[in-house]
Amino acid sequence: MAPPNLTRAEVLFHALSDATRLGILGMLRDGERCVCELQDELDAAQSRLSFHLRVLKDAGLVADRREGRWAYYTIVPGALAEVHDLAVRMQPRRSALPIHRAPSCCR
Amino acid sequence: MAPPNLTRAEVLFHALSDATRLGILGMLRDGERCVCELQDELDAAQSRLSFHLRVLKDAGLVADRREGRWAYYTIVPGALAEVHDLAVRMQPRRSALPIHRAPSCCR
DNA sequence: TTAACATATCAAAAAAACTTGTTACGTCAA
DNA sequence: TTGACGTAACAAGTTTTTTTGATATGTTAA
Repeated sequence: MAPPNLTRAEVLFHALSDATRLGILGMLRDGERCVCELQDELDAAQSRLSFHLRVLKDAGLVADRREGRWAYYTIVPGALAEVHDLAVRMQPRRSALPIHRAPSCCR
Repeated sequence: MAPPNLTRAEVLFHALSDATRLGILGMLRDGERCVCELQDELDAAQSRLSFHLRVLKDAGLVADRREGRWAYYTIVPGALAEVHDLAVRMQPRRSALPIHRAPSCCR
């Protein structure tokens, strides 16, 4: 199939662009949680949660750990650091013209 | 109308989750650009660009300035600072348990 | 064993986002 | 004035994401 070829930035920002996923990350700030806890607190169907956890995991924002029949999820701090860096690198360059450039722009 | 009720984080991250929009922001890092320049360089139909510029503008990530029949767009540095801050605030709390919590979690 | 359970996965339906082509609007040059 | 131009907005069609309701898999308690 044709190349989806998504950039890291696209993947990360997309993973962060959904309320359920932000809710999950919010809970994980306090440490590890198993899926059922997230389910209870976020009031989301199991299947839905599983889907969003996968998006987060595929983006590298969370990691999971299996213990018996439970799955525990945690935040991957490095991924958030990446997001942080992306935001910094998107800032205008120091050399950027502050305003107005002659409208020689078009033709 | 019914409440879209999106959080700031959702809006910002969604605006950043698309290749065309990241391309636009990439160009704007060097300073103001008019739509036609973006169009040429990003090789996107005018209508498409207009759509993405609106998403960025609605998210507060860019601002526009009208001059005659041209529209110039610039990055709003403050919005990227917000993104930056969001990433920082999503990091696990210092008090977060590093690993393992008894599976008292479910019933 | 067997049955209940936690979670993942899949398929179908629903919703949202994006693209494309078209039209509308303001501006400017002739 | 008028006509070409730059841009925004809209509508229809397409693609992508998300939700929902199964079903599948591995695990543990009985």
